[in-house]
Amino acid sequence: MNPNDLLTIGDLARRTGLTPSAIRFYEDKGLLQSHRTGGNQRRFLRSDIRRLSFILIVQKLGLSLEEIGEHLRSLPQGRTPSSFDWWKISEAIRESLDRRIAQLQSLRDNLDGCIGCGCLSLKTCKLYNPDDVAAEGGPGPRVLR
Amino acid sequence: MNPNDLLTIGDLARRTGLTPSAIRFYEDKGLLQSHRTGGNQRRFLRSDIRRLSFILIVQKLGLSLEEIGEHLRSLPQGRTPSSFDWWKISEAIRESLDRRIAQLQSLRDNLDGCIGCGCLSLKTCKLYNPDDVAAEGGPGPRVLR
DNA sequence: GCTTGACCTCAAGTAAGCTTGAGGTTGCAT
DNA sequence: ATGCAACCTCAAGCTTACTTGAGGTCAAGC
Repeated sequence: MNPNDLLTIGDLARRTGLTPSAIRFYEDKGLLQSHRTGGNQRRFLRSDIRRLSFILIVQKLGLSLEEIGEHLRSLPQGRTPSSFDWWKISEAIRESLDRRIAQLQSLRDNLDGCIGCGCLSLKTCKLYNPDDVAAEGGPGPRVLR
Repeated sequence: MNPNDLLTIGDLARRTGLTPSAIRFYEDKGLLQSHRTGGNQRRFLRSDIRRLSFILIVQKLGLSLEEIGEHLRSLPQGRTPSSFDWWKISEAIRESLDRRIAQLQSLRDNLDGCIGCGCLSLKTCKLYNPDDVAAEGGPGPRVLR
C-alpha cells in the first residue's frame, strides 16, 4: 500500500479498533477531518491512524473528548505532526495527570480521618472540601478530574 | 431537636446540601430508605445525614452510585452504623483508591515513551494495553476507574 | 377552615459518548 | 451490467446522575 493511499472509514476502523460510527462521531466533534470522494464517501489520511490512537490513549487517561480536542487543535494544520509536536502534547497531558494523581493521593490520605472516624461532618471534612476541588459542574455524571 | 425526631426530605436536603430531588433519586436507587407518614410523605432518620454525607464524599473519590450502593449494603441493617462499620468501608475504598492511583501512575510513566516518541503503535503501546486495564465497558461515557 | 409552602408522583430533559436502525447510495468484482 | 458489501445521513436509543415541570396532596400557622 502506497503511503499516499487514502483510507476508507472501514480501513481506519480496522486499524484502530474503533467502529465506523465512532469515527464519524469524532469527525462530527471536530477531532479529525476527512476528504470526500465524488460519491460522498469519506477518505482519510494514514496519519489519522495515529490521531485516533492518540484519542484512544488519552481517553484512557481520563480526558474528555472536549479536552482532547483542545490538545489536538494545538497540532499544526497542513503538515503531518512531528514527534516533537506529539511530545509537546504529551508533556501538557502529563502535567494534568500529575495534578490529578496528587489530588487523589491527598483525598486518600484524608479518607481515614474523615470517614473512618464516623463523624462525617460536611463542614469540617477535608475530603469533602479540599479547597473547593471539583466543586460545581452542572448536570450529568460528576467525575473527579 | 430530640434525637428521635424524624426529618423531612427538606430538612435532610438542608443538612446535606443536596436537593430533595437528588435524595429521592438516591432512595430510588436503594442507597437509603425512608418511612412514610399517613399522608405519604417521607421521614428520615438522623443517621441518614451521615449516610448521605458518605455518598457525597465517596462520589468525589470517583465511585459510581452503583459501587457506593454495594458498599452501603455492607452496613448493618437495623442498627445505626458504628464508627467501626464506617471504618471498614473506608478501608475497602482506600484500597481501590490505591489501585487507581497506582494505575494512573503507571500510565503517566509510559506516557512519554508512548506518545512522546510519536510512534503511537496500538499493538506495542504499554499505555494502550496495560494488561487490559479498563478494557471494555458497554455504551456510555468511559472513565478510567 | 383556609391559605401557603412543602411534599407527592411521573414524565421528560440534559450532558457525554457512542450505538443502532431505517432508508438510501457507492464502488468494486464478476 | 449487476450484485453485494460498504458507505451515506439522520433520528432515536442507551447509561449515569440528576433536574425540571406538570398536576395534585399534605401539614402547619393564623
